[in-house]
Amino acid sequence: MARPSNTEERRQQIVEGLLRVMAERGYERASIGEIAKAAGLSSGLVHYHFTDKQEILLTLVEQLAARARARVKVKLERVKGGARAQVEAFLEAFLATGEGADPASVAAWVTISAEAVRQPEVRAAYEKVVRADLEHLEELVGVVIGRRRAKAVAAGLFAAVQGYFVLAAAAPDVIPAGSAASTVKRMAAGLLDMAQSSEGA
Amino acid sequence: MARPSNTEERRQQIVEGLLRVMAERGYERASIGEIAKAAGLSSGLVHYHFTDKQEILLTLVEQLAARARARVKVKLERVKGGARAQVEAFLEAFLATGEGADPASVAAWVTISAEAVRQPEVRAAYEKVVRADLEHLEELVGVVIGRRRAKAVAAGLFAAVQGYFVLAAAAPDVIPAGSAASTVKRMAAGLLDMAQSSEGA
Amino acid sequence: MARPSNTEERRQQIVEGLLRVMAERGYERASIGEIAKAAGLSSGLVHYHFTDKQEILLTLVEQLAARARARVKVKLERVKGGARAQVEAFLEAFLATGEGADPASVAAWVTISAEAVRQPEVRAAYEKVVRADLEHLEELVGVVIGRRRAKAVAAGLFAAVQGYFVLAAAAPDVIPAGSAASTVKRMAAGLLDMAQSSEGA
Amino acid sequence: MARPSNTEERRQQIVEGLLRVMAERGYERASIGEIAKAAGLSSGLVHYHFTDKQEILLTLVEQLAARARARVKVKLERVKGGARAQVEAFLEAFLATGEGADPASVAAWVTISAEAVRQPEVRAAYEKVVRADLEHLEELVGVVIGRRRAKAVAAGLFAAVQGYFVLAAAAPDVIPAGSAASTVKRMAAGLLDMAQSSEGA
DNA sequence: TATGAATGAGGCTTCATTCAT
DNA sequence: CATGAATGAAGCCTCATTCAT
Repeated sequence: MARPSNTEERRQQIVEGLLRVMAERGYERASIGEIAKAAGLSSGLVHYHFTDKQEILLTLVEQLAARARARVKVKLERVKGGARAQVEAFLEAFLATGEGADPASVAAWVTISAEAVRQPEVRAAYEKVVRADLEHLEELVGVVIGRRRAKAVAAGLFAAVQGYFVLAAAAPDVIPAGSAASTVKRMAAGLLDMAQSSEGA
Repeated sequence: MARPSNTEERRQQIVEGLLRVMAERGYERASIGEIAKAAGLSSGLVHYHFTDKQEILLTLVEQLAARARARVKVKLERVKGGARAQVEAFLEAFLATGEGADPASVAAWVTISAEAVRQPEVRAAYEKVVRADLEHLEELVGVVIGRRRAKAVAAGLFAAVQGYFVLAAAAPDVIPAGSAASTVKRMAAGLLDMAQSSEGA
Repeated sequence: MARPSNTEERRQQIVEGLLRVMAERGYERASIGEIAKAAGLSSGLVHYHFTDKQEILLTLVEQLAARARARVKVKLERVKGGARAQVEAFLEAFLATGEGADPASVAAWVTISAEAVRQPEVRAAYEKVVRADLEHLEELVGVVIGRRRAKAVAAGLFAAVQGYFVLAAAAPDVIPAGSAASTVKRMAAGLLDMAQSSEGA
Repeated sequence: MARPSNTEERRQQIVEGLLRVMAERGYERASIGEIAKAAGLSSGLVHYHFTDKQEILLTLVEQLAARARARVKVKLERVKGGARAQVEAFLEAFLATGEGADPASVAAWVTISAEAVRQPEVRAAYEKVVRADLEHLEELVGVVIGRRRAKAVAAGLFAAVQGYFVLAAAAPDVIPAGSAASTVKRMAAGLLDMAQSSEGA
């Protein structure tokens, strides 16, 4: 009898709307009205499906993280080769094809990082995602060079990835096109070699 | 006959006010009122010394860049050692002492990156600073491994630095404390070694 | 399901509000707050229905012009008599009944003229209205004295009308009450006679 | 010993500044700062020589009136011919050379009319000027057609002049260039003829 | 579920005016 | 007389949020 719920579909539309608007206006200037328009909905409906703007942002954080995890999963499944190849696959999942996912998502992610600096809830969500990704990378690195040294190496590689995101979004003209993935992989190779050769120390 | 101009002093106060407020509120939420309060001035006076809010931000970008350049200069002057040591000194200038300069400046810089994503004027200023820093690093790297390979290597190291800034500001608990400078220096060593050993190729 | 749109009604209220406030404060000093109050609405709602203050003014220009056109139409329909009587009817439509429409509208129109001096959009709207009215009058005058001479005569009569508006609004005590319509009609008679008697020239 | 007062000179500069700024920004938007800049002075000095903005405006009204009176005087002194020629000379003094004085003054005068609609002090000054001019014209007209009929005729001709001012400032493209003076003189001729021919009535 | 009108707070900016020098 | 820094009050506009329908 009752109309079938389309809540999930609507929420999805709205989150996509935020992604699109945020990519070109930032979070603060992404008004509910704009988000609604981008989603093809009325502004009132946005508040029907989300309590407030921040909740949309938090949902977006989750979705971007989920998409990244999915890309990583696919890449890892396809890997032929040992532990080092897996580390490379992980990094590629973030940086391959241009400089990672689509430009809008990268821009949104950079914006989210900046919001995480001050909004506690955003920070918590951001931190959770970063922690998970980092632990995953750490695990892969750990197989090559051992747990002890993995933490710093993983953090360094992850930082490089995040840094490329920022530069790709904010100053795309100053970084050599298409060099991100290969350079980070080279960084990984160097760090892993170094750690292995000093293994006995 | 006239009151001596204190414009520069006032502008400085205001820029500092923005830095402080922005570090804990972000740019959009750093209202002129808050900035004025942080600077100990009236809000009207802010607009007497700056055309608009963005002009304060652009001035801050310049100042942060100038401070960074100064730190680099000092570090480079103190370097004993060859070209590799200079690359390390450059990286240290950005990352040493905690995770580079003071936390407020790092947070502000991350915020600026995010603003650069959409505000053309901010992007121009940001890009100019990044380009200059990057070219400097490239030059130092070039001495070790030659111009041709220097571009990608410098970009990678610079990205790592920027990434550490983001993580330090937005998710400080997930990166191993104090590992940034040493890890990036290790990255540099690896990349430089690799480039040198393949020199004949 | 949705609330029925009352936008047009609201816009009308707001335009009336501007008319009333502008008549006693002028345009610049007619704040959105005052306009809203005069319209019995909240100030936020004013900006919900109009992009900005100027759009309200432009809408008012249209409305005042439409009302004038309507008065002219009625007068012309009632005219018994030839072409000269039509010219007189046109002039009466603007000046009869006191010094034209209601005092508030006259005051508003004078204010609009002054705004037209500097605001390009207002000038465009004002010019369009004046041009249309003037062409209409020119046509009527043309029937009596021919196209060639009609332009200057129509402009002169129209200027007289506008001048009476200004004096009625800004210095009502210095012009003889109720003389406007009859004097302008006399001017018309004189100009038309003169043009006709020199016809062969 | 004391520095010779340059108050009058300064006041003059300031009034000219207002004239210039008002011509292109209107009265409300003619800020003290802009006026000062146009006058080549500091904004503080403006308030040293005038209590407030309105006082500058009132002074400007006086000056514009004085200049008009001077032009009228010159024209009348040069007149060869009778009373009718004097009426024409008066009208020419206002409208000759383009559409009266310089465009900036005309624009300023139109602005002043609009301000006179609501600011009592401005209205008083405006009215005083208009009354004086009108009485002068009335006197000249009276010589031709007698006191009784002069009032309305003078008012009509004066209204035409004011109307041409408005149109010249706000919609210059819609009135035939250079036709103002001759048309108004024709209006005068017509009105005077009519009044004389009905003299016995 | 859905719409879009409505509210009211808050932000940026302008500006007349004052005042220390 | 003169400067220009300083203040504080408005004003326009944006926007998250609420709510009647």
